[in-house]
Amino acid sequence: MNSTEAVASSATSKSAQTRQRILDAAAEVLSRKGYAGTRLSDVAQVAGVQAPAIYYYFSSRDELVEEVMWVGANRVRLHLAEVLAALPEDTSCMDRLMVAVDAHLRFELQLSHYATASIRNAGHVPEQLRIRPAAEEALYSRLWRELFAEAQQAGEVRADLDINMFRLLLLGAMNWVVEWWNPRTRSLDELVATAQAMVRTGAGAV
Amino acid sequence: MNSTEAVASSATSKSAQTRQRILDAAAEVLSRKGYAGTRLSDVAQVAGVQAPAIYYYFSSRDELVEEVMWVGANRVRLHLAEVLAALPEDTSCMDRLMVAVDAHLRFELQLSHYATASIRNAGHVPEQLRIRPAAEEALYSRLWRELFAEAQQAGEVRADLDINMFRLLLLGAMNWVVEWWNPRTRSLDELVATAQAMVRTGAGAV
DNA sequence: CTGGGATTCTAACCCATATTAGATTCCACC
DNA sequence: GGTGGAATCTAATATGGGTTAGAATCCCAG
Repeated sequence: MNSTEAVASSATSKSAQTRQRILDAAAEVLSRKGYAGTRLSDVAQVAGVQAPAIYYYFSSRDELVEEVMWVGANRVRLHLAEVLAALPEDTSCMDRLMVAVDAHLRFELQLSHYATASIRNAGHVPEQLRIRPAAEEALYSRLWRELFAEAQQAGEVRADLDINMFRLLLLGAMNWVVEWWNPRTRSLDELVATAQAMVRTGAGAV
Repeated sequence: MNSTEAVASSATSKSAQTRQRILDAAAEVLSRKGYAGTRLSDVAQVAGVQAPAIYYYFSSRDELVEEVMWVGANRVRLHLAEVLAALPEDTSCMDRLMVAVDAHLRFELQLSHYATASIRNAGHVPEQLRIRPAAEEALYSRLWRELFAEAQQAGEVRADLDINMFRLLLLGAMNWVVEWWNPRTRSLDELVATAQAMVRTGAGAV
């Protein structure tokens, strides 16, 4: 095995898998219990290791938390970018917004504890842990700003609407869902449809 | 001074004032730093006492936090109820909703650190601290449910809209504002107007 | 004044949890 | 099958911050 192969295979080596298990466990616990309620012992238990083993992969609890937050913000952004890129060229601006709402909600509620952890704890972790995740969130915001700006320029969003504030309110509505969502009692399709209605007939030109 | 007077004046006695200062300080720090970031020493400093003095009025940090959360939820509810009760009898359902949006946002952003503390930390404090505040929040939710239900019955909200989900999304949008609001760079009037637009032309019948 | 409860302080304590030390096990390769 | 580094464990340590003890101070009633 040469060094190139070593690097390539390292992604699935036992070591890398353990690191991944720990990171996944941290994301799950953080999304469920929040920053204040997350013990390293909880994370270790979910990951199936003893707490000190975490220090073989992360230099501190905060570094672990920071990485979860960054991965969460990063994945949400990449997911949305991917979904938007896959749309036909002639998709209308409003339809793009609808797809974005759909993608954001389904990703945060179904696909990623990282996203949930990132959203719930963004405002609750120490300042220094927010720097790298905040950069990702800024890029994510830019995607949404562009969607709204283009929709407004195309006349598909009312010209007199403050799209910056509307965007912040909409993302807030969708982010807050993690605080009350219960997959057993609510339909995700219904949620997506309602959120889309909030935008379409809320921001759409008559 | 008889005992009745003693009780009456106790509300403004030095002792009661100190207790109030501590509670106010806790609300302020909690709203700014969140549950995880709130040290008793921070609260004490803001209140102008030493940390152990807090224990003369509250039996533990968690009891102090719980009281802040309850007061926050309680005040928001009473404020909205009051504002709604003051409206003319013939106010339309949609106008009542607009007033409610206005009241919620202005109260949480201008009038009450308690409200902000309550909103930001509801999902981040230990389970046992949520019981009493949750009861208040349930009553608050009921106010909003009634507003939406009446508006839908009156035909001022589209019949096919899932008003429960819409309400949760709307309250989420407004609650999340505390995560990004900066009074120096944004206009509160503009915010209120945008949130109202989100409801009116979003949920309103055409 | 002054005595005594109310209030607040200083100094200590404790305890949960993050972190480190050092021993041990695992495992790929010779 | 031995050997050396990687990975993980057990046991101990460190420390921030909530909490308690007991002394000091305040302040009003008599």
